Amino acid sequence: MRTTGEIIRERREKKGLLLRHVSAQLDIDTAILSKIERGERKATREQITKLADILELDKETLLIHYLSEKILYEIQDEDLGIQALKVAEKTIKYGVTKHK
Amino acid sequence: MRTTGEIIRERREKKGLLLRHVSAQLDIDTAILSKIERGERKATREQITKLADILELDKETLLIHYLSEKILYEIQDEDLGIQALKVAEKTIKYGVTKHK
DNA sequence: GTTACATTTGACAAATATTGTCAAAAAGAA
DNA sequence: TTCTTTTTGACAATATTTGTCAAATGTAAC
Repeated sequence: MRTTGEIIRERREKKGLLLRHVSAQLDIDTAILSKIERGERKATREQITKLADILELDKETLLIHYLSEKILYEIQDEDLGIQALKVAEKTIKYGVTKHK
Repeated sequence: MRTTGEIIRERREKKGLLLRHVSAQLDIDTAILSKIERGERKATREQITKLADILELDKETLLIHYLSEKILYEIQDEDLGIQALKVAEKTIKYGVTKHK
């Protein structure tokens, strides 16, 4: 699975844009965008949607990548992570279709 | 699905323990434990394992509840939450059995 | 209804984590 | 080299989390 950062960098380079160009539009330093692309920092949700606009990437796809990384970050190193994910999934499905 | 807080409160009351007793063992104010039990605050991971010990609850089960709530907290209000969960699950399964 | 405790509430403080800047170092391409 | 881009790491600003405390509320016995 390609990481969110990889998707962003790939696309930025394909469009011939420099960190300088894109980070200016995001209103942050190039250092942060560099780190986001290499997975050293997490982007904010707002940055992700802006990046989708700037780089003409499908917003939903990018958001799904981003959110799933956020989820995985929460359960990193947890032996019970997979089971927690399954419980979360059941809970959300139950809540969405029924009740609450 | 019963919440983590509900499980804790139920068990504490069944054992005839007061907030005062349990919060002292956790080294926090009763106010926080009260909030945790009612879902107004999240516990820390350490508090969860201590609570399992104090209340003689199955540690794994309680942790799974706790982690799944943490996950759901991250994607609350997100339309793409379910899809993100599925991607996360696939990623973790892939990583656990193969690669990396 | 008053006393004695248990729990809850909310304002605030402390601690921790996140998000950012900046300047210097490293990497690339003439 | 020189010019430009990217990366690195120390640090600052900000936001979030975690906690205390005191007062308010709830509960039960008397």
